[in-house]
Amino acid sequence: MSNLGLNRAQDRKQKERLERDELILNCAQTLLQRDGLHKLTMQAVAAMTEYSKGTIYQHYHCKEDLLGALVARCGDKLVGLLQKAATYDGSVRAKVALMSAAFFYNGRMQREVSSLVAMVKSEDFLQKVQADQQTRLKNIDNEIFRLACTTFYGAQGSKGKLTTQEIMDAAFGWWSMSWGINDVMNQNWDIKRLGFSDPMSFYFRSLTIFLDGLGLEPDSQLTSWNDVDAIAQMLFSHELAQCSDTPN
Amino acid sequence: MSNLGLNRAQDRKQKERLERDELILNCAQTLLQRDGLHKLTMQAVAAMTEYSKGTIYQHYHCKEDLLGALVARCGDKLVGLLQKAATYDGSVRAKVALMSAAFFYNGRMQREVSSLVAMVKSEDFLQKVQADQQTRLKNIDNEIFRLACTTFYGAQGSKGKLTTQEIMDAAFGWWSMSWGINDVMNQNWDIKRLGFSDPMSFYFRSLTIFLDGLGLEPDSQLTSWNDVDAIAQMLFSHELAQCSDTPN
DNA sequence: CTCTACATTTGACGCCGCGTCAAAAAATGA
DNA sequence: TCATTTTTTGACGCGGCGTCAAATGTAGAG
Repeated sequence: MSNLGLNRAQDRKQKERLERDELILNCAQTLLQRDGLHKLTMQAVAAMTEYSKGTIYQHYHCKEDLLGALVARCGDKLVGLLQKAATYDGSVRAKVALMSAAFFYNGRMQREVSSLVAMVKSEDFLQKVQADQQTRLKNIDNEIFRLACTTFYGAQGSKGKLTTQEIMDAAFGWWSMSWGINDVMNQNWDIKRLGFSDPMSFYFRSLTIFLDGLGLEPDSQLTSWNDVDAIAQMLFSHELAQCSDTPN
Repeated sequence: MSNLGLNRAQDRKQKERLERDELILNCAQTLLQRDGLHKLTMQAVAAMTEYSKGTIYQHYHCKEDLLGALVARCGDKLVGLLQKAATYDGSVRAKVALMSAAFFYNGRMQREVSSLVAMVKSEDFLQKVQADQQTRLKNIDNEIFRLACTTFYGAQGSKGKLTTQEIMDAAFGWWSMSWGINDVMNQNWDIKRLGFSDPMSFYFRSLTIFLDGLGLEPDSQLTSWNDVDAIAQMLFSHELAQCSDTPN
């Protein structure tokens, strides 16, 4: 009885702790996106959460740890979107296009966090974050690559089903391509001056070129980015709604 | 006469200033690569150059400015390699493969600097660097894209020469792909666990898939990464020699 | 060679942000 | 109600960034 009460109390504490983890991350992300990295101080996060600095440090051992958690959460969200896309009921081309859209939308919803990924993954930075965060970050890559392989598995190329080698090549190529496009699109690359009035279409067409190279059968339903975008906005409507960020 | 002497003195000063610009960047890069970003302090840079902090600040107005210059220089080096690759006397496939190799080698030679690119390009960061550095950084993107377009211009696709639209799509796709591969390969992505014992080959094959998609005629001389690598090491031997970094 | 005027370099200092920890406050339980 | 344990707090120490008055160096004129 008293034991049960103890457990219940501990459960509640546990839950409160997890909720506060989230609260801190939310505040940090808001500050990051609103004022930029250099204004993101532990003090500011503490003020916004209405806790004191000491309490923040009970959750994240240092600033790097906090940023690592932010990036990890962003990665988890990406994986969530990718999973939705990968299980979409349609052609391989459709799935892959939607997965690319997942990259794009995730990067767009969390521009500032995305731009920290490379920094967080540097060896120097990584050794300051908690060990469990490190494995979390690594699992994200694993999961993305696994999803890509799964998606290409069983796909019909020009000479029958893709071989294991081809599947991995395709997954690797798609992965790096999506990542790069993410950078090019969402970071401060000066793409507008380069004549990309409609960069998403470039996005779609380069992907098409790649999938053509694999010999994937065409999908007559999806002939432009608009087609993909329409589906993506339906599929990701829940996640997109959560983000009040105004696109420019 | 005295006017001439004055000019000569000023020229000398100018030259010394530029030399010191370089010295500072070299020291900063050495510290960055050896000890990581968090150990890269202005004081440490000053100590290494054997000047005082104040003098460093005469060259770079703040730490961001210094890092911006580092990234810009890294970008310039990349453009240099890309230009060499773009003027290589061979098929379009060969040129493109070598240009991709340029990305790869540049990233590899300057891993730590490369991992700062996204951060430096963030709006928040960018507004702290000198205006002329900003335009320098933007011109790098312009130049890379221009080189890519030039390389694809006149290439023979499956249905005759590539159209202007196809050229730009190809350039965009290649660009984002190379950038992404650069990230995937050179940053701390956990690729080794994913079964890429030989990641460069994946690199080459995904590029091949993309170029196949464009319908480019094959190059019988270049059938594996080894072929590309051999040429790249010749072509970039000068730049590669300058970098004493031991590959792992 | 000396003196003056101008240019350059220096490093002590102020400020701010990170991370700590002893003390205060709150929760628990008897 | 009070003792014990847990949690929160924010003042403080430290170190890095960037400044600026003073020191040092340089160049030309007399």
